Amino acid sequence: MKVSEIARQAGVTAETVRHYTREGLLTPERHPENGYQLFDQRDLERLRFIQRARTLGFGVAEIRDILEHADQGDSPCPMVRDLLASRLPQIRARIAELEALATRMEQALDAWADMPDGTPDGHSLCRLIESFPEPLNAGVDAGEETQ
Amino acid sequence: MKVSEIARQAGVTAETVRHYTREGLLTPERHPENGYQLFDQRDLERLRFIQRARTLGFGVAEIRDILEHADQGDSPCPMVRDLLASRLPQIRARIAELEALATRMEQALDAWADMPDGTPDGHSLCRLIESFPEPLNAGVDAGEETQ
DNA sequence: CTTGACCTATGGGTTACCCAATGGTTTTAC
DNA sequence: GTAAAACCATTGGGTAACCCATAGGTCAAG
Repeated sequence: MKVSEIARQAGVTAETVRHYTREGLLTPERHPENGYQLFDQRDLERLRFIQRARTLGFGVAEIRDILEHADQGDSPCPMVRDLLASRLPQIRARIAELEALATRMEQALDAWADMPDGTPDGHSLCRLIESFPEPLNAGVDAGEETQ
Repeated sequence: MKVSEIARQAGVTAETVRHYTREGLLTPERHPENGYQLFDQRDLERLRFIQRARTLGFGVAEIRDILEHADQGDSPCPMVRDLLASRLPQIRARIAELEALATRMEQALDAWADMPDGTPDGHSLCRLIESFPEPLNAGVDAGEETQ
């Protein structure tokens, strides 16, 4: 099987397959004459495994580690459990960040609904944006020190 | 004001200030003898403006456009409204993606709670991951074509 | 034997910075 | 007065997971 064939069967692009190969997740044979990458059924299973792992949020480097463990006969499962368990709260935190951002955006659009646009002058660039509070961690004035 | 002074007053790193300067968001004077960047009060206001815009989800390139409009005396406000309004659904979509990911992760951890780890063999790399469904768009077998 | 489809490798782009290295400058302290 | 500390500049590389363009070799069909 050549690169675009395995890619088609797994539903990814040939570039993605090449990428995984470059990163060491797949190790296809090489046709001795033309240098083409030759994949077999095992590579296809491996690629489908990679996809499952990607949908669970694993990164490519992590999947490489998982595969290397498995290739050495070690069970990667404990690592898999740990990675997932430690990643989950990070995802939740990222969601919370984005929720907060979306809320700020909505509040902004809401507050701007009946504000005029206004032309920039020496002090104002865009009143819409300036009407919003500064980030909390900003504005440490001379002499003050937080902590 | 030199770079680390303005950075301190705005609560960002000097690197960030240099980054914005490289990207054209800030245009400090240069000390004619030593080449140091010299910022004034206007630059500080501008930097604080940038921070507000960043917390509203604007990208650096977008903020550069906004600032350029304002610098030419045009009101950037319509652009600002449009950008925010069009970005918001993207953020919501991203949140939905991450929610789905978090749900998959939780379901996985849940389902794995009473699964043994198992050792890799010729067919299985990690049953935990393999117990999960393949992505929907994958597995287009020879002969089939979606659409 | 010539298309057109496919393959290879390399290098650059994406986002918003962070960090290291190298070397010049200023400030501070002794 | 000078040496060390602190600060400045520029350059280049790293981050995540690919995508895309380029240039050039290969293969199957007509």
